[in-house]
Amino acid sequence: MSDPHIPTDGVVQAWVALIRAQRLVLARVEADLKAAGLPPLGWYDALLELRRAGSSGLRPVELEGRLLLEQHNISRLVDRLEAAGYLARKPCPDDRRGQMLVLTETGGELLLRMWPVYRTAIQQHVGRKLADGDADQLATLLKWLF
Amino acid sequence: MSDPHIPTDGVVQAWVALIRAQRLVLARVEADLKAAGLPPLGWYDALLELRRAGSSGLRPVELEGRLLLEQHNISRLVDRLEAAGYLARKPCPDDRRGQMLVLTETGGELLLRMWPVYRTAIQQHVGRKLADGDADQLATLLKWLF
DNA sequence: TCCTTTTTAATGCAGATGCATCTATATCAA
DNA sequence: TTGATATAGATGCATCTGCATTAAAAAGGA
Repeated sequence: MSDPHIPTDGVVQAWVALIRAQRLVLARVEADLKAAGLPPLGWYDALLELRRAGSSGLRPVELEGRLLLEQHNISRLVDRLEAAGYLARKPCPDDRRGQMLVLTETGGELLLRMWPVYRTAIQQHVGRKLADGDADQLATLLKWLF
Repeated sequence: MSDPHIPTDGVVQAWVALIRAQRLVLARVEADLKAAGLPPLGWYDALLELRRAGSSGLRPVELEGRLLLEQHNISRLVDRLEAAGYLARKPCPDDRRGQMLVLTETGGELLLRMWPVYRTAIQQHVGRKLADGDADQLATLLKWLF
Protein backbone atom coordinates (compact mmCIF):
# COMPACT_ATOMS: atom_id res chain seq x y z
CA MET A 1 0.00 0.00 0.00
CA SER A 2 1.36 3.42 -1.01
CA ASP A 3 2.21 6.34 1.27
CA PRO A 4 -0.80 8.66 1.38
CA HIS A 5 1.48 11.70 1.26
CA ILE A 6 3.10 10.78 -2.01
CA PRO A 7 1.22 11.57 -5.21
CA THR A 8 1.13 9.05 -8.03
CA ASP A 9 2.65 9.97 -11.39
CA GLY A 10 -0.84 10.57 -12.72
CA VAL A 11 -1.54 13.07 -9.97
CA VAL A 12 1.67 14.97 -10.64
CA GLN A 13 0.86 15.03 -14.35
CA ALA A 14 -2.61 16.34 -13.62
CA TRP A 15 -1.10 19.07 -11.44
CA VAL A 16 1.40 20.14 -14.08
CA ALA A 17 -1.22 20.03 -16.82
CA LEU A 18 -3.62 22.07 -14.71
CA ILE A 19 -1.07 24.83 -14.16
CA ARG A 20 0.09 24.92 -17.76
CA ALA A 21 -3.33 24.67 -19.36
CA GLN A 22 -4.79 27.43 -17.24
CA ARG A 23 -1.85 29.74 -17.83
CA LEU A 24 -1.90 29.21 -21.58
CA VAL A 25 -5.64 29.52 -21.98
CA LEU A 26 -5.96 32.49 -19.64
CA ALA A 27 -3.13 34.33 -21.38
CA ARG A 28 -4.77 33.77 -24.75
CA VAL A 29 -8.17 34.95 -23.61
CA GLU A 30 -6.71 38.03 -21.92
CA ALA A 31 -4.76 38.78 -25.09
CA ASP A 32 -7.96 38.65 -27.14
CA LEU A 33 -9.66 41.07 -24.77
CA LYS A 34 -6.72 43.43 -24.86
CA ALA A 35 -6.54 43.23 -28.65
CA ALA A 36 -10.17 44.36 -28.73
CA GLY A 37 -9.29 47.33 -26.51
CA LEU A 38 -11.17 45.91 -23.53
CA PRO A 39 -10.22 45.77 -19.83
CA PRO A 40 -8.92 42.59 -18.17
CA LEU A 41 -11.05 39.65 -17.10
CA GLY A 42 -10.99 40.60 -13.43
CA TRP A 43 -13.05 43.64 -14.27
CA TYR A 44 -15.61 41.51 -16.05
CA ASP A 45 -15.89 39.10 -13.14
CA ALA A 46 -16.42 41.87 -10.61
CA LEU A 47 -18.97 43.76 -12.70
CA LEU A 48 -20.82 40.55 -13.49
CA GLU A 49 -21.26 39.87 -9.78
CA LEU A 50 -22.61 43.37 -9.34
CA ARG A 51 -25.08 42.87 -12.15
CA ARG A 52 -26.26 39.65 -10.57
CA ALA A 53 -26.71 41.46 -7.27
CA GLY A 54 -29.06 43.94 -8.93
CA SER A 55 -29.87 47.43 -7.76
CA SER A 56 -29.22 46.71 -4.10
CA GLY A 57 -25.57 46.13 -4.87
CA LEU A 58 -22.93 44.10 -3.08
CA ARG A 59 -20.63 44.68 -0.12
CA PRO A 60 -16.90 44.51 -0.86
CA VAL A 61 -16.67 41.66 1.61
CA GLU A 62 -19.21 39.70 -0.43
CA LEU A 63 -17.26 40.32 -3.62
CA GLU A 64 -14.23 39.00 -1.82
CA GLY A 65 -15.85 35.63 -1.27
CA ARG A 66 -17.19 35.35 -4.80
CA LEU A 67 -14.01 36.39 -6.61
CA LEU A 68 -11.50 34.54 -4.43
CA LEU A 69 -9.46 37.71 -4.06
CA GLU A 70 -7.85 39.11 -0.93
CA GLN A 71 -9.41 42.03 0.85
CA HIS A 72 -6.77 44.54 -0.20
CA ASN A 73 -7.05 43.47 -3.81
CA ILE A 74 -10.81 43.94 -3.74
CA SER A 75 -10.33 47.38 -2.26
CA ARG A 76 -8.02 48.42 -5.07
CA LEU A 77 -9.96 46.74 -7.86
CA VAL A 78 -13.01 48.65 -6.65
CA ASP A 79 -10.94 51.86 -6.68
CA ARG A 80 -10.08 51.29 -10.33
CA LEU A 81 -13.61 50.34 -11.35
CA GLU A 82 -15.00 53.39 -9.58
CA ALA A 83 -12.40 55.67 -11.16
CA ALA A 84 -13.36 54.27 -14.56
CA GLY A 85 -17.02 54.97 -13.80
CA TYR A 86 -18.18 51.35 -13.95
CA LEU A 87 -19.46 51.15 -10.38
CA ALA A 88 -20.56 53.49 -7.63
CA ARG A 89 -19.83 53.28 -3.90
CA LYS A 90 -22.95 54.00 -1.86
CA PRO A 91 -23.31 54.21 1.90
CA CYS A 92 -24.38 50.99 3.54
CA PRO A 93 -27.66 51.47 5.46
CA ASP A 94 -27.11 48.98 8.27
CA ASP A 95 -23.32 49.04 8.69
CA ARG A 96 -21.51 52.33 8.70
CA ARG A 97 -18.16 50.64 8.18
CA GLY A 98 -19.36 49.18 4.92
CA GLN A 99 -20.56 50.32 1.54
CA MET A 100 -22.75 49.06 -1.23
CA LEU A 101 -21.20 48.70 -4.66
CA VAL A 102 -23.61 49.17 -7.52
CA LEU A 103 -23.12 48.75 -11.23
CA THR A 104 -23.48 51.97 -13.18
CA GLU A 105 -25.12 52.16 -16.57
CA THR A 106 -21.70 52.48 -18.18
CA GLY A 107 -20.64 49.36 -16.28
CA GLY A 108 -23.60 47.45 -17.65
CA GLU A 109 -22.70 48.58 -21.14
CA LEU A 110 -19.13 47.41 -20.66
CA LEU A 111 -20.38 43.94 -19.74
CA LEU A 112 -22.44 43.87 -22.91
CA ARG A 113 -19.49 44.97 -25.02
CA MET A 114 -17.10 42.47 -23.42
CA TRP A 115 -19.23 39.34 -23.57
CA PRO A 116 -19.14 38.73 -27.34
CA VAL A 117 -15.34 39.00 -27.36
CA TYR A 118 -14.99 36.95 -24.19
CA ARG A 119 -17.41 34.29 -25.44
CA THR A 120 -15.61 33.94 -28.74
CA ALA A 121 -12.28 33.65 -26.97
CA ILE A 122 -13.59 30.88 -24.71
CA GLN A 123 -14.80 28.98 -27.72
CA GLN A 124 -11.53 29.46 -29.62
CA HIS A 125 -9.24 28.51 -26.77
CA VAL A 126 -11.35 25.93 -24.92
CA GLY A 127 -14.37 24.73 -26.86
CA ARG A 128 -12.58 24.25 -30.15
CA LYS A 129 -9.89 22.11 -28.50
CA LEU A 130 -12.24 19.57 -26.93
CA ALA A 131 -14.32 16.81 -28.46
CA ASP A 132 -18.06 16.66 -27.76
CA GLY A 133 -18.69 15.71 -24.18
CA ASP A 134 -15.13 16.36 -23.08
CA ALA A 135 -15.97 19.81 -21.79
CA ASP A 136 -18.62 18.48 -19.41
CA GLN A 137 -16.30 15.76 -18.22
CA LEU A 138 -13.48 18.25 -17.68
CA ALA A 139 -15.75 20.57 -15.72
CA THR A 140 -16.90 17.70 -13.54
CA LEU A 141 -13.37 16.58 -12.75
CA LEU A 142 -12.14 20.10 -12.03
CA LYS A 143 -14.97 20.72 -9.59
CA TRP A 144 -13.67 17.94 -7.38
CA LEU A 145 -10.68 20.21 -6.74
CA PHE A 146 -12.81 22.98 -5.25
CA MET B 1 -26.34 23.58 -36.42
CA SER B 2 -24.77 25.87 -33.82
CA ASP B 3 -22.59 28.91 -34.42
CA PRO B 4 -18.96 27.82 -34.19
CA HIS B 5 -18.05 31.01 -32.33
CA ILE B 6 -20.45 30.42 -29.46
CA PRO B 7 -19.38 28.05 -26.70
CA THR B 8 -21.86 25.57 -25.27
CA ASP B 9 -22.80 25.78 -21.60
CA GLY B 10 -20.50 22.87 -20.90
CA VAL B 11 -17.56 24.71 -22.44
CA VAL B 12 -18.24 27.81 -20.38
CA GLN B 13 -18.49 25.68 -17.25
CA ALA B 14 -15.20 23.99 -18.08
CA TRP B 15 -13.58 27.40 -18.55
CA VAL B 16 -14.86 28.74 -15.24
CA ALA B 17 -13.92 25.55 -13.42
CA LEU B 18 -10.44 25.61 -14.95
CA ILE B 19 -9.78 29.14 -13.75
CA ARG B 20 -11.18 28.58 -10.27
CA ALA B 21 -9.62 25.19 -9.68
CA GLN B 22 -6.18 26.33 -10.72
CA ARG B 23 -6.35 29.47 -8.61
CA LEU B 24 -7.51 27.61 -5.54
CA VAL B 25 -5.06 24.74 -5.84
CA LEU B 26 -2.11 26.94 -6.75
CA ALA B 27 -2.81 29.29 -3.84
CA ARG B 28 -2.94 26.34 -1.44
CA VAL B 29 0.28 24.82 -2.70
CA GLU B 30 2.07 28.17 -2.58
CA ALA B 31 0.79 28.69 0.95
CA ASP B 32 2.21 25.34 2.03
CA LEU B 33 5.60 26.24 0.58
CA LYS B 34 5.58 29.62 2.27
CA ALA B 35 4.50 28.05 5.57
CA ALA B 36 7.57 25.83 5.34
CA GLY B 37 9.77 28.89 4.82
CA LEU B 38 10.47 28.01 1.19
CA PRO B 39 10.57 30.21 -1.93
CA PRO B 40 7.71 30.31 -4.45
CA LEU B 41 7.02 27.68 -7.07
CA GLY B 42 8.48 29.74 -9.89
CA TRP B 43 11.89 29.32 -8.32
CA TYR B 44 11.46 25.56 -8.20
CA ASP B 45 10.44 25.40 -11.85
CA ALA B 46 13.41 27.42 -13.01
CA LEU B 47 15.96 25.54 -10.92
CA LEU B 48 14.49 22.21 -11.97
CA GLU B 49 15.05 23.11 -15.62
CA LEU B 50 18.63 24.00 -14.83
CA ARG B 51 19.16 20.68 -13.06
CA ARG B 52 17.76 18.87 -16.09
CA ALA B 53 20.14 20.81 -18.32
CA GLY B 54 23.10 19.55 -16.30
CA SER B 55 26.50 21.16 -16.01
CA SER B 56 26.36 22.83 -19.41
CA GLY B 57 23.50 25.01 -18.20
CA LEU B 58 20.73 26.75 -20.10
CA ARG B 59 20.43 30.04 -21.96
CA PRO B 60 17.83 32.48 -20.62
CA VAL B 61 16.07 32.28 -23.96
CA GLU B 62 15.70 28.52 -23.51
CA LEU B 63 14.29 28.96 -20.02
CA GLU B 64 11.80 31.37 -21.53
CA GLY B 65 10.37 28.67 -23.78
CA ARG B 66 10.21 26.06 -21.06
CA LEU B 67 8.64 28.21 -18.36
CA LEU B 68 6.15 30.12 -20.51
CA LEU B 69 7.39 33.38 -19.07
CA GLU B 70 8.14 36.62 -20.88
CA GLN B 71 11.69 37.64 -21.57
CA HIS B 72 11.78 40.45 -19.04
CA ASN B 73 10.35 38.19 -16.35
CA ILE B 74 13.03 35.61 -17.01
CA SER B 75 15.67 38.29 -16.79
CA ARG B 76 14.45 39.38 -13.38
CA LEU B 77 13.75 35.92 -12.03
CA VAL B 78 17.32 35.04 -12.93
CA ASP B 79 18.49 38.19 -11.12
CA ARG B 80 16.74 37.03 -7.94
CA LEU B 81 17.97 33.46 -8.21
CA GLU B 82 21.51 34.66 -8.77
CA ALA B 83 21.31 37.09 -5.85
CA ALA B 84 20.10 34.24 -3.66
CA GLY B 85 23.03 32.12 -4.81
CA TYR B 86 20.97 29.39 -6.44
CA LEU B 87 22.38 29.83 -9.93
CA ALA B 88 25.43 31.30 -11.61
CA ARG B 89 25.64 33.31 -14.83
CA LYS B 90 28.53 32.13 -16.97
CA PRO B 91 29.73 33.53 -20.28
CA CYS B 92 28.32 31.83 -23.32
CA PRO B 93 31.13 30.40 -25.50
CA ASP B 94 29.49 30.75 -28.91
CA ASP B 95 27.31 33.84 -28.45
CA ARG B 96 28.69 36.84 -26.65
CA ARG B 97 25.24 38.34 -26.21
CA GLY B 98 24.16 35.34 -24.22
CA GLN B 99 25.03 33.56 -21.03
CA MET B 100 24.80 30.10 -19.58
CA LEU B 101 22.82 29.68 -16.39
CA VAL B 102 24.04 26.87 -14.19
CA LEU B 103 22.60 25.49 -10.99
CA THR B 104 24.86 25.99 -7.98
CA GLU B 105 25.28 23.42 -5.26
CA THR B 106 23.07 25.51 -2.99
CA GLY B 107 20.48 25.56 -5.75
CA GLY B 108 20.54 21.80 -5.97
CA GLU B 109 20.08 21.56 -2.23
CA LEU B 110 17.11 23.90 -2.39
CA LEU B 111 15.44 21.63 -4.93
CA LEU B 112 15.97 18.68 -2.60
CA ARG B 113 14.51 20.60 0.35
CA MET B 114 11.51 21.84 -1.60
CA TRP B 115 10.40 18.63 -3.23
CA PRO B 116 9.08 16.79 -0.16
CA VAL B 117 6.96 19.80 0.79
CA TYR B 118 5.85 20.38 -2.78
CA ARG B 119 5.03 16.71 -3.31
CA THR B 120 2.97 16.51 -0.14
CA ALA B 121 1.08 19.66 -1.12
CA ILE B 122 0.26 18.23 -4.55
CA GLN B 123 -1.10 15.10 -2.95
CA GLN B 124 -3.14 17.04 -0.37
CA HIS B 125 -4.67 19.50 -2.79
CA VAL B 126 -4.94 17.40 -5.95
CA GLY B 127 -4.43 13.68 -5.37
CA ARG B 128 -6.59 13.43 -2.29
CA LYS B 129 -9.52 15.10 -4.07
CA LEU B 130 -9.68 12.72 -7.01
CA ALA B 131 -10.83 9.12 -7.24
CA ASP B 132 -8.52 6.48 -8.70
CA GLY B 133 -8.09 7.03 -12.40
CA ASP B 134 -9.56 10.52 -12.36
CA ALA B 135 -6.13 12.13 -12.24
CA ASP B 136 -5.02 10.46 -15.45
CA GLN B 137 -8.27 11.35 -17.13
CA LEU B 138 -7.97 14.97 -15.98
CA ALA B 139 -4.39 15.21 -17.23
CA THR B 140 -5.42 13.80 -20.60
CA LEU B 141 -8.26 16.27 -21.02
CA LEU B 142 -6.17 19.26 -19.93
CA LYS B 143 -3.45 18.42 -22.42
CA TRP B 144 -5.90 18.96 -25.25
CA LEU B 145 -5.87 22.62 -24.25
CA PHE B 146 -2.14 23.01 -24.87
C1' DT C 1 33.15 44.28 -46.86
C1' DC C 2 29.31 47.28 -45.22
C1' DC C 3 24.79 48.00 -43.95
C1' DT C 4 20.31 46.43 -42.49
C1' DT C 5 17.62 43.35 -39.83
C1' DT C 6 17.07 40.02 -36.03
C1' DT C 7 17.98 38.14 -31.79
C1' DT C 8 19.46 38.28 -26.85
C1' DA C 9 19.27 40.30 -22.68
C1' DA C 10 18.74 44.40 -19.47
C1' DT C 11 16.26 48.41 -17.65
C1' DG C 12 13.17 52.67 -16.58
C1' DC C 13 8.63 53.37 -15.56
C1' DA C 14 3.87 52.50 -14.58
C1' DG C 15 0.53 49.38 -12.82
C1' DA C 16 -0.67 45.46 -9.87
C1' DT C 17 -0.10 42.41 -5.85
C1' DG C 18 1.32 40.78 -1.16
C1' DC C 19 1.96 42.06 3.57
C1' DA C 20 1.38 44.54 7.61
C1' DT C 21 -0.89 48.05 9.78
C1' DC C 22 -4.41 51.48 10.80
C1' DT C 23 -9.09 53.50 11.52
C1' DA C 24 -13.78 53.06 12.32
C1' DT C 25 -17.52 50.50 13.55
C1' DA C 26 -19.90 46.47 15.23
C1' DT C 27 -20.42 42.62 18.52
C1' DC C 28 -20.38 40.53 22.76
C1' DA C 29 -19.49 39.58 27.55
C1' DA C 30 -19.20 41.29 32.23
C1' DT D 1 -23.10 50.70 30.15
C1' DT D 2 -18.33 49.76 29.53
C1' DG D 3 -14.45 47.57 27.85
C1' DA D 4 -12.39 43.80 25.06
C1' DT D 5 -12.51 41.60 20.74
C1' DA D 6 -13.74 41.03 15.95
C1' DT D 7 -14.85 42.75 11.40
C1' DA D 8 -14.89 46.09 7.23
C1' DG D 9 -12.27 48.59 4.54
C1' DA D 10 -8.16 51.67 3.30
C1' DT D 11 -3.27 52.54 2.85
C1' DG D 12 2.11 52.68 3.01
C1' DC D 13 5.72 50.00 1.48
C1' DA D 14 8.19 46.51 -0.83
C1' DT D 15 7.99 43.32 -4.53
C1' DC D 16 6.53 41.70 -8.92
C1' DT D 17 4.72 42.12 -13.60
C1' DG D 18 3.76 44.35 -18.08
C1' DC D 19 5.28 47.47 -21.60
C1' DA D 20 8.40 49.99 -24.19
C1' DT D 21 12.94 51.00 -25.09
C1' DT D 22 17.83 50.29 -25.33
C1' DA D 23 22.45 48.16 -26.13
C1' DA D 24 25.11 44.70 -27.92
C1' DA D 25 26.03 41.17 -30.84
C1' DA D 26 24.73 37.95 -34.55
C1' DA D 27 22.90 36.93 -39.21
C1' DG D 28 22.16 37.88 -43.76
C1' DG D 29 22.14 40.34 -48.15
C1' DA D 30 24.09 43.61 -51.62
